[in-house]
Amino acid sequence: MNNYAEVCLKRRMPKNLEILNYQIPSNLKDLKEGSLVKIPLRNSYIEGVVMHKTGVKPNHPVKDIREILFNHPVLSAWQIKLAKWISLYYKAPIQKAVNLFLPPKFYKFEYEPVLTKEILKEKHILTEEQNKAYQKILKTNKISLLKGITGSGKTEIYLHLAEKFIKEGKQCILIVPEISLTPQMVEYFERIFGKNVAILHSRLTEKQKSMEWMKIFLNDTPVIIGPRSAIFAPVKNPGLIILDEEHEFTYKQEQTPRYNTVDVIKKIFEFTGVKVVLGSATPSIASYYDALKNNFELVELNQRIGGAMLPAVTLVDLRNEFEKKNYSILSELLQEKIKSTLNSGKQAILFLNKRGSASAVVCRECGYMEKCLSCDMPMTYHKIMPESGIKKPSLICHHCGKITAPPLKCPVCGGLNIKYVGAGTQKVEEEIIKIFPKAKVARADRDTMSKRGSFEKIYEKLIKKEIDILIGTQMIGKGLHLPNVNLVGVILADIGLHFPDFRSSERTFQLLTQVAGRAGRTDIPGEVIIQTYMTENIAISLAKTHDYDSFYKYEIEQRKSFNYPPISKLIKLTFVDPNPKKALLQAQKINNILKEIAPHTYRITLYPALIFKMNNKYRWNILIQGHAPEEVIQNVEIPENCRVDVDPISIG
DNA sequence: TCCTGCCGCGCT
DNA sequence: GCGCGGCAGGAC
Repeated sequence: MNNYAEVCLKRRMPKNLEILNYQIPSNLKDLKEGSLVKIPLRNSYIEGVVMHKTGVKPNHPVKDIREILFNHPVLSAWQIKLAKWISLYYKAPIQKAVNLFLPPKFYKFEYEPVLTKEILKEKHILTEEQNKAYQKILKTNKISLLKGITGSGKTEIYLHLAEKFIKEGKQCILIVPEISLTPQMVEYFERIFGKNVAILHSRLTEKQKSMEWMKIFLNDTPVIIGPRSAIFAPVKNPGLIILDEEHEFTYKQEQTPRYNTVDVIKKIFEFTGVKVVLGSATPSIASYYDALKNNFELVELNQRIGGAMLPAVTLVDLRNEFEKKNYSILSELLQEKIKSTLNSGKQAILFLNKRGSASAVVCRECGYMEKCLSCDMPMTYHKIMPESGIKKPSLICHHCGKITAPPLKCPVCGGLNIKYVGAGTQKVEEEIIKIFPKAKVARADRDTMSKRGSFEKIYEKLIKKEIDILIGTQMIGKGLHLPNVNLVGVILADIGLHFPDFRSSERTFQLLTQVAGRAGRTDIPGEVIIQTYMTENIAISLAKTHDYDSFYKYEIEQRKSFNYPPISKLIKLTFVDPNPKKALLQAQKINNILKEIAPHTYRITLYPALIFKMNNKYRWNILIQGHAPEEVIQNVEIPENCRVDVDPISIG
């Protein structure tokens, strides 16, 4: 009989001791795999999860399991499988993979169910287009990619799907990029499903997180809305998983286990056959590639609800402004439009993309940007780094590591106004206050939004018209429905493109398209002004016409010619050490080994990390690029201070 | 990773 | 004689 259990300990343990063997005493014979148990370790008792039952007696003495902590296993069979896959694929300790599914602390209490039988209240009727999409999603036995332009009513489809599965007694998980940025989504679901909705926030305290987990676990809450970690909620009977804004980069976890939510969901689909919908107005290049290869069912919504128009987008060429001797951050056109918006009692959103504060080199006269010839990446300006042999200010390619001298004049037009773009964009607020002293101005970015609920406050103020001009970073580009916003201005669309990464074009296109979608969502068509030095750039010019398909066609060709995902796969190794020479030496050693063993179809590059010095530690990257990079590193001994990132979201 | 046990030092 | 800090080694 299966008298022995492999138990994954909840407490942090060294490598190879994360899973320990215990004997199942006769009074606990009905123990199931996935159960939470109390087990002896040394001279105390700790918690663990039974990963496997076996009849094979270990060849060393084992202790008895002391107690089973809940009637029902805390991990079902597919969740155990998923934890093992995450650990293996993302090279993470099994313990950390298992802990994704567990609360910080277990509370033993009888929870009072709050489920109401009449869960369904007023609900809109689907339009013909929405209904077609809904039916298609129900019919397919593949994952659906719901590609719907901004304002086409994806949420309505989510609600109808959720209703259907709840009526069948199944549970639904809705994943959003960040709860605080999607107050309306939560509102819709709560209005319809009332107390049957559990809302998980990433900002809950440990105790709050644990209590929410316990509620879902004991109560089988039908609807769970949360950030990426909600995918690990303790659902016993999942029927539907919706990933909203599937293109968002926040769906990649940036700590071990460095999982990608989309890929985790693909695995859940494989293991359980659960209905999956990935929704976006601007799908990731990877997901659209999957859809065109027929791995996903492509479901499209091309009409805005109520026949609203997509806003007209105007590009402002900042090179002309420079010529006109307008040295302000705001172009003449944008200033004019803000003025008329304020005069008509409407609101304006000014968007500044702070990401990529790395300094790229741009000519203010002709817009030329210095790029690495072999990688097509922007060269990044660095001050002296004596620790790593860079004794003069230099341009570095953060992909292949090539170093060049910064140009004194523009190699294209000969202009002397070379600018290191990146810092100082916070000036926008000051400048706005200077030009429009009477306007009520608010700012929304990481600095002003750190407090809990601060985003909701700004949202409320906008609705109550207590704000005339909102200045913010990408966080205001998310799915807000703001009926009174008439004008959206993008201060400098290029900043994202200066970020040395193969996804910077994708990111910029998505951002601009999403932000543009904020304007004019009612009967009055809104207006969007995009300021740029690169009017001819594909990501910018195609965002102007909301032309996703053309952008995809262009971008996938780029990926093909430089062998980037989704054509290839990447693994990024980051070597971290307080001693810059040691970090580099270790990286070089592994780099040499990899170059020796990898087939010639792989590209292996060594380069300084974009943020080279962080927390007084120096960082070097190795990028392995090819068909199956995990096979290349399979038998390579990775040192302790090297972090492995499978399918990294950026290469920096 | 973290607990425990052991050793040595310093103070009483 | 004892208390504590530092360090090494093992955990089912």
